[in-house]
Amino acid sequence: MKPKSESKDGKLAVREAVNKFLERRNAPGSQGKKKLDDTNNAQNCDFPKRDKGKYEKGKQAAEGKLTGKDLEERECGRSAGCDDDEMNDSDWEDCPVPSHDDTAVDAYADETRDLTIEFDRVPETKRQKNVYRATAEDKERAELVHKVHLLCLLARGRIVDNACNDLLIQASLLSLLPSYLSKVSNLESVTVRDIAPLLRWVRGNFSVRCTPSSEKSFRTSLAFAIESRKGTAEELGALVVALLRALNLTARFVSILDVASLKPGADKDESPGRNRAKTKQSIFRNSTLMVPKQQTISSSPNKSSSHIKNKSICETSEPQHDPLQEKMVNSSCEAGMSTKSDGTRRKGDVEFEMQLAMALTATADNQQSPKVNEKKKRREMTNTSYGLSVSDQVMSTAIGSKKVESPLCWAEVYCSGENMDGKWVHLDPVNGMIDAEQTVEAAAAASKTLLRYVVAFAGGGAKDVTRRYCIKWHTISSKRVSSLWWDMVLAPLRELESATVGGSALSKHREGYAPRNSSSLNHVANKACSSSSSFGIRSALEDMELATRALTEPLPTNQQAYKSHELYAIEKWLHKNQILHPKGPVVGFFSGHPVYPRTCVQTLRTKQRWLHDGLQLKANEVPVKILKRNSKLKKVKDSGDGDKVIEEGSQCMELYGKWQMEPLCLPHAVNGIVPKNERGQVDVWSEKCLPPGTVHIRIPRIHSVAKRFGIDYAPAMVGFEYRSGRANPVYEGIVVCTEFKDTILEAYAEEQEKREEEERRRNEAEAASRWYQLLLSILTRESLKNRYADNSKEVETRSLVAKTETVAKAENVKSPTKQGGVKRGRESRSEDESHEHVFLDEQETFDEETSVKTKRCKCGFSVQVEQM
DNA sequence: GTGTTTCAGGCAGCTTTGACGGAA
DNA sequence: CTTCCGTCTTTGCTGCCTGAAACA
Repeated sequence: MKPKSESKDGKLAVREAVNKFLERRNAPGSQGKKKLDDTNNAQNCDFPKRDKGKYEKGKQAAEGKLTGKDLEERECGRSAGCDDDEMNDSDWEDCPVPSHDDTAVDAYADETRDLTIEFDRVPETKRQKNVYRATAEDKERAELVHKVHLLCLLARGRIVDNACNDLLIQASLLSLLPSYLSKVSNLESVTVRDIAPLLRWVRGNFSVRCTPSSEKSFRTSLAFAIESRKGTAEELGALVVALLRALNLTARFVSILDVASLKPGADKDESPGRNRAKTKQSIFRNSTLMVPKQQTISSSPNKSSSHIKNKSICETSEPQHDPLQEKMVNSSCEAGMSTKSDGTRRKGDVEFEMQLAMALTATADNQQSPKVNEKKKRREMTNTSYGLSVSDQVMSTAIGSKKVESPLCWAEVYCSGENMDGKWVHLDPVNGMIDAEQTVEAAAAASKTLLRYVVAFAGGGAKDVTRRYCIKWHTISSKRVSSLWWDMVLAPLRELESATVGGSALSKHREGYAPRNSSSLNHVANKACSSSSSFGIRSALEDMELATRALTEPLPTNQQAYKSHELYAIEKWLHKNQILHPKGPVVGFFSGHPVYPRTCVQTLRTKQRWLHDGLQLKANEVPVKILKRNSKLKKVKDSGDGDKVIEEGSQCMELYGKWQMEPLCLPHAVNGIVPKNERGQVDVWSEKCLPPGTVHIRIPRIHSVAKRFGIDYAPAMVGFEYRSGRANPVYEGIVVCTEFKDTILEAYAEEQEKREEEERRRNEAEAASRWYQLLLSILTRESLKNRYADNSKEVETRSLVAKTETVAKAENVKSPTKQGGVKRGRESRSEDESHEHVFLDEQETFDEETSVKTKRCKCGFSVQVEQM
């Protein structure tokens, strides 16, 4: 908004004051919108259009608090005069403003600053929430943060995965593992039943710690976790992966990448941490905290008990040297009972005792005879139920009781004995779940964690396996980053992942790394690296499985989901420019609406718009849809032209589908003549839009070259720019016949060279001229100084200097005298930048005896400058 | 109490082919 | 005289998003 005239400073001040007032009034959290309506004083004020709208609303809410500050501004508005009703947005009009206005206002404001006037009712506008609307910039920023966060989490996953390949970690785990459990590595085809005992063992021997060990490498943390038999969920997940890999099984570390929201402001409500806390509060308000926040999950609904470990309690003491004792102590701490002596036994206490028993049993297992182990093994095998939690009563207490909390990481192991070709099996050590991938989504949903990205890490690579765990894909698809970018990021990682072999890292390191007392390690290393070729097939099979899941998503159970569903659509939610073609097959019904595959939805465009894609309308095709266009602009224009165009004809948009189009067939360039459109130009939306035999040269001012050579050309219109309330075509370069391309480019290069040469010559001439003028003025000054050096004639000298300046000005040389007297060249140089460039290539010599500095420039001129 | 649907309001973004005057 | 270049001025419709209310 620009004022018509800004002749009076006072007017500007008033305008600023009023605008400030409005800004403050409309600012979020301000006390409603107070009416600035002293119509008696209303004169002429201008409000921005939107402010005006808000202002109108504010009128209805005249109640509220007026502070002294407001009064100050109100007074300001009064003195300026404000017309609150019929203000013309575009017009500024003059109004008298006293010169003392500002000071008067300030003085008055000082007096009233602390004055508060209270109204009875709360302003209505206060009740209206400030609707946050993200700007394009906000969205862009949020997307960047989202992407960076994703990359960081990917990197983290790779670190964890790398640590799982660590030889020492694997060997340490193997050394702890009872021998009967390590036999799984000898099995030809592994099934879920074979894996379950391993999980039970892990759960029996390791417990969850709340706080991650800070400032350590993940490998060190993992080693520490083995030592202390206690780790974070992430560490436990990694330990399981390491153990499985040590047993020559193919395993991956899987993690939910719980990234910052893709949409700005969404994290306010979506903050995972906050939500989790909130969920916990609401769901487990009465529970005893037993398992730390981030690691707890309901592994199996029928077994959930509500014991939550207090975070402060679960902070553990230093690990003990005696493993058994250590286990006991740690277990005691886990259950929060180590210091309890009140004698009351709570449910958690019972669990603790069970946990302790389990821990002792697990340790004892290592020393038991093979016969006993065999018995035990068999018992465990039979206890394990397929697809359910492996936890029996004892095991459920080892890590902790379960409740609904988001799972964040787990393991996947490839079971070659499952299905026909084998399958990846979900393995959650924290909750003791195996092959229960279908429960992950529900658990995540219960704790309001979005399953946006579930990524499996192996061999330094990563693979998106979200499809396996997320059944309601439509709920997360809009919350994921563009698949183009995501696929691009994952492409190299996927290759690494699919090429990897579970124990390859081990075999890679085996030769150069042989730790002492590590028979377990050698055992593992010998079995590592069975076949790598099977992994390509395995990966392909998994891809197929995931793709199948993507195509067989169940129909959503709410209408809104069909709006932007990737697979299904209902006619009701189609956009204006969309149509079902072909209209079928119907894949189901929702609330009486037939559901069609999304592939049937075709986007329609105008003929012109299809041209952008290098497509043209086939012959005899009629528009599939005709949309009415209420273009005021067009109406005015049409009526202005005098002819009364039939409204329908001129204001309808004829839309066509892609199936009605064929590749653009433009006339071929003949005899060096470029085929042009009705405007004498070529619309270059893309390379496809170029007539055959022509080429687009995107160089500024190239047309002058073509013209000089008499070569036929057409301006290349590359798009539109919206300025001055209308679309303006944007031209970039020209379109010429291919045969002239080289000629034109050569000529352009020559011309460019000439232009540069000309420019250089002009600069030199300019420099010489300025040097000449400078020297002339210096000489004049020197001669004047010699002649009128006498102080008594100072006045006369001044007048002469003034005359010299006049002459210098007339010669386009700025006066070097600003502080009276004649200045030396050095000073004039620093003061007058217009002269500076002539010294650029100078050589400077200094005579110490005479204190005279001589400057010589390339043009051959030299100047003597006395030192001050 | 929770989830879904509908509706209204507001904003972002797409729309898409001069006229004129001064300088070179 | 012609050509080039910069400036003028700042739309209006549509779809998407959001919150609120009604409803199941």
